[in-house]
Amino acid sequence: MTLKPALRTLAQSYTNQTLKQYQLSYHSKPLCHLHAIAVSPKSESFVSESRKSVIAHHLLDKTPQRDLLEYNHLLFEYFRNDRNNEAINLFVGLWRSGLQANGSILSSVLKVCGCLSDQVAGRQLHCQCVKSGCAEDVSVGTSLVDMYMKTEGVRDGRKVFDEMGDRTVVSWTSLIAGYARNGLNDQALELFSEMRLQGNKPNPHTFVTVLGVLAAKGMVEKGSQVHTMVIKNGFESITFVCNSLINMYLKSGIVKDAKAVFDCMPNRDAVTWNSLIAGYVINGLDLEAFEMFNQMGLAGVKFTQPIFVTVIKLCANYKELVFARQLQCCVLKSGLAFDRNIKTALMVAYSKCSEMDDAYKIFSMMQGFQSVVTWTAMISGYLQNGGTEHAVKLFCQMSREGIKPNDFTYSAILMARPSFSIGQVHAQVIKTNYEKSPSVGTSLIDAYVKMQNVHEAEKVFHIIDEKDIVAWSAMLSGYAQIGDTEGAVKIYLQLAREGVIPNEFTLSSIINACAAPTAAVEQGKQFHACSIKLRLNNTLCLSSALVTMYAKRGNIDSANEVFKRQGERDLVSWNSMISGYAQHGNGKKVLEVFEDMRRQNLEMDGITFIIMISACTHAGLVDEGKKYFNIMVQDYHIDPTTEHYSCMVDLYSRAGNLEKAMDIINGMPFEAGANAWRALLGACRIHRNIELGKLAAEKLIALQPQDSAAYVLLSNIYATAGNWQERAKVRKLMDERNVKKQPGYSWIEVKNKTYSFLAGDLSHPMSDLIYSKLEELNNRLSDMGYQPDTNYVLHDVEEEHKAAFLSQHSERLAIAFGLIAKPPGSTIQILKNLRVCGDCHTVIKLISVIEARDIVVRDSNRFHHFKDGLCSCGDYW
DNA sequence: ATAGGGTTAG
Repeated sequence: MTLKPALRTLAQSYTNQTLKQYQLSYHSKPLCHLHAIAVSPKSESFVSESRKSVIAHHLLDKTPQRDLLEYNHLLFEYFRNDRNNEAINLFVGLWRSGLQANGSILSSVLKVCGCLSDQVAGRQLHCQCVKSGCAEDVSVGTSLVDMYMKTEGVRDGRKVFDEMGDRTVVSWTSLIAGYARNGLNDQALELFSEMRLQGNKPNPHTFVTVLGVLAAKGMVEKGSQVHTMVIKNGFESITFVCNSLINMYLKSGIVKDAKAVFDCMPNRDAVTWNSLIAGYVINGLDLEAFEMFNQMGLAGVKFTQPIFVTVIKLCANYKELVFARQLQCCVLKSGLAFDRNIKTALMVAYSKCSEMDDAYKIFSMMQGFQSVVTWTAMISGYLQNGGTEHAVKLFCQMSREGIKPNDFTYSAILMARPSFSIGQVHAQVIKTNYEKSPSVGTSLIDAYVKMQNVHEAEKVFHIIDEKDIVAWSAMLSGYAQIGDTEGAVKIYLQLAREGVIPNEFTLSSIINACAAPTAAVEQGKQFHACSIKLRLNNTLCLSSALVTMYAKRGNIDSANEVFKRQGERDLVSWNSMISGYAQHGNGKKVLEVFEDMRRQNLEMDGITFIIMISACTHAGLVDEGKKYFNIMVQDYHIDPTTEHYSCMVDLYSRAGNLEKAMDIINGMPFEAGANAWRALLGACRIHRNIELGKLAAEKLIALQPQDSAAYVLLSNIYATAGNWQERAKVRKLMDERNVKKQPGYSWIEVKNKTYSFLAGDLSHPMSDLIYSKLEELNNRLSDMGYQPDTNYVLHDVEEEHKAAFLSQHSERLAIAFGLIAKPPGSTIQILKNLRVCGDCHTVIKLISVIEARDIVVRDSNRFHHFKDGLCSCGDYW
């Protein structure tokens, strides 16, 4: 029964008064129309739902005796329009009236029970069917199968099916569909074969069901076979069959075939377009999806709810604010303005575009109809836009209104640190039984890692029930962040053993872990190989991670190889490459890459300029550094942050222009942070400015009382000036505050084994040889006229001893060992956790001449390539 | 319809 526009007028003008008139002539046409209104789908909202139910009740209660046919008709209409509860009520009415339900009625009610997942009612009906003898009826049998399959009664459904004397295609299809909806895809496919073996011809619905199974399993080959069958059976022009074909091809990644089906269709409906658009999105063809949406509009097809949801989500991903607003207008015109899913999607889109007022407007208009989903959407919207306070307020308000947070809410709210303590949220998570949820667990892992508490993160990780790839990746990234290569590799091996397939995020984390100074170079290469095998090496995030890994592990050429091979690059790729060259002190290449970016009009960000300015700092190019700061502000309209000002302080400080550095500190629009003072302090030590050094140290110590660097630098300043009294005071302060100086370590890798050295270390089995090698070197150094620069010794001892202290710095021990253990002529690679001291820097330059060796030292800041008595850092570091 | 993991700097 379709509703004609004229009927709308009737419905709108309908009053109880008019109903009374119609009641008099029950069999007259208008009353049939009222039936139609009462059972009409909810989307046809020109009559309100409450009014429809008034009409329905009226019809039920006040109309004279009805016969089975009428009941049957009304029941079917209710069922068809998803009005299951009304259908049940009607059936109860029938039962009360003493009429004996026939097969068709029982069949309809069984279908309703299936939809309501009410097996208990279904079983009672089953008994009634048996008693009344209807169970023999094919349509009743089929409905019984359907009911059991929809109410978790797979076995019972199968039993009914097996015992059916007569079966139709519909019976077969119901069973196949039942298996499919219970995730038993293999059984569904088996049954499909069996059905055909027994000579049953599938109908269009059978094909739809089977294609759905094949789509879920991504079985394209079988899928195209079924496509052939569809054609043989002459169903290739049926719209809903084609829709399933399109869906199957797109879910299996065969975009071309899906488009071919689409192009050949004589009639397309909204589902067709939706399948294509949503399928394009699944396959990452976002722009094509936008284009098809456009064409759908041109084709004059009415947009439906799922289409809007899909396209609005696309807008969210692309921050397409203008388009999102246009879509909101379309939604209004389409009469879908009350749809909660669309509204939520719009809220998210506005949040992603940082239009929080618009998002909140939609949210507040939903008052009374909000659910945990809409609350969570709003809360995470604020969190992603830095509105932590709003988010926290909403979270509390939500609890006050009696809406319980779910796993989505908890994983979102864990970003609201430190407004919520992790401990509190963690406790709530445990109480509400969400601790096993992968998404909540992953957020907890991340939160603990960011607090440097990897131990707690590990505990959370072990509790997660079914660890998905995101959870594994989060744990890996935790180890990467603390530089624990071994821990990361262990986790990677574990996930590989469990058959989990890594994605680009997983691999970029493990590669990042291999960029740690202590990792063996070979390890990173192995994971590079893994990523090639998985064909992920060209993904954006992974190739950036590779560039960084190779650069940090000393292999700038491999880093450049990866960079050159990239088919697609983003800002991060370029930044990674520039920063690699900057760390290696290759100023020429830094400029080259930067100019490349500029010529191509590529986007640059604050990080690009931090790299550029600090590259200038290390090359002693003060004017150039200043130039880049100006380019950033004037040409690229990037607001300088505290970090940029700190870089400028560093630029002037290292060049010895301490006054200018102080000018920057005094002139910047923020309070100077720890980095600025630390830069100034370091320069004060080199340029021996005690007064300014004292000031910088005091500021730095006030900002970071537990950071040993400030104390050590200050004590170095006093030591350089020979002021041992003041120096002792600093040491005492460190003891009082329990601040520990970070010991200096150096590492060298020989034959895939890493050896570590402390200053004055005697633990190496070859110590004797190492120290005699050092002595030999020292003799040759004095022959060359080298004088130790004892300013770098921190103890109050005789000059002679000071020299001894210097010659036993950890990097020298490592180099001596390298000279002994590595074949002549090979490059010696050293890692150091602290900065190289000035004296060692001089000595290593000389050693590179004496021993005719290339020596590469990676200290806490950068690379030093020593060759022929020179260093790549140009003595700025 | 809502959520969690990754790559760049000092």
